[in-house]
Amino acid sequence: MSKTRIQEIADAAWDLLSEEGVDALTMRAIAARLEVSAPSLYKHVTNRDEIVALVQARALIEGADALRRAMKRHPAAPHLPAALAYRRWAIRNPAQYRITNDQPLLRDLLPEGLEDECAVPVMELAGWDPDRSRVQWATAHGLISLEIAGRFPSYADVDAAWTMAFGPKA
Amino acid sequence: MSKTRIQEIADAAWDLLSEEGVDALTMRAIAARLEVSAPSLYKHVTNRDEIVALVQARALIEGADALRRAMKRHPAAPHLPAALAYRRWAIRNPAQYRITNDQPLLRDLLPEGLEDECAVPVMELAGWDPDRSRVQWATAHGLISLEIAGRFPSYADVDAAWTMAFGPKA
DNA sequence: TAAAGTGGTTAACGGCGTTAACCTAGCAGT
DNA sequence: ACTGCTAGGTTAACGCCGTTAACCACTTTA
Repeated sequence: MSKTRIQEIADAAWDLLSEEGVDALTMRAIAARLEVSAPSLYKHVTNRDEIVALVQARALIEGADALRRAMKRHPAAPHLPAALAYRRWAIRNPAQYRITNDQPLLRDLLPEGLEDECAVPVMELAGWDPDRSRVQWATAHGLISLEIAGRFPSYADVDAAWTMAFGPKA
Repeated sequence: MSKTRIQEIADAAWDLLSEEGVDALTMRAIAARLEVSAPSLYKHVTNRDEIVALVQARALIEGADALRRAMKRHPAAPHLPAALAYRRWAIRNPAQYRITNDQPLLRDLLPEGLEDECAVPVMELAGWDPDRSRVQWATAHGLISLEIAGRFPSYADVDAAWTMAFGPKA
């Protein structure tokens, strides 16, 4: 079974974000990547937001997967490895991270239940304490967001900050 | 001494962000607010980024001021009041917060030393421990960013999360 | 075999940041 | 008092953006 056209669009958008960043995600650029004219994208998608939502969905899934894999690999003390795995995924996909987490999610266009599903590993890590899970999520998101935005000075020991936030004695 | 034109531009941009959000900050809209045509802005400013930088500078200053005032008001236990004051400022100025903190700072266009200056209160709160200050900053930023982006469910007790993160026993 | 649907095309619209070219009022210097 | 510069406006236009309209060819279906 070959890739559906909408999947090709989603992949082109994803690759464009990887290679050229947030501002390069234009309808015309996506279309060019598929060697097609921009208006023809609208035969498969109602508007640009729908493409952004496809990216957001994939980013949510990949982030949650990174968390789950790290938790499985380090069942005894999962906090720091999971946090660092999440960070690593985000730093490797900064444009996707920003498009997913630095602006409102396009909830209406996301698969039903996906958002909750992806929150599960975070809640599990926080011992199912909702306040704790929100604080830990926010800390990780804040560290990533500031790192991606270049807000830490070059001499900053960002690893040390992560260890302080999620390490054994935290 | 009356307001310089560049100050009027900065104020118009600020008000536009307050009233209509991030996407409304266009050269044409700023110009319209001053009852002037868009190209004439370029007599005072080299490009749009320079206006964004003026907004970022003011946002950095106002955020740091909010912190400092709260610290002065609660010298004994400043952490939670300072954090909540910062949150309150951000939630009241979400567009300015996002333009300043969810994308790279336009450092070249910012007043020399401003960024460091505005980091001082955070470092002071963290007892001048750089790692600790980064974690606390990130936690506050993460909570605010997620709240502004609407990522917490409506039933979430965000105050409780702030108390857990910055409260007495934290 | 005709009709309908699928997935392309080009042209165009209005909005964006920005540039070029032009104009006018006020001020400075001789 | 005239000249010329400058400060700060103007309109027209360019190339990019998302998006729509109109059209067309091929394939599937009735």
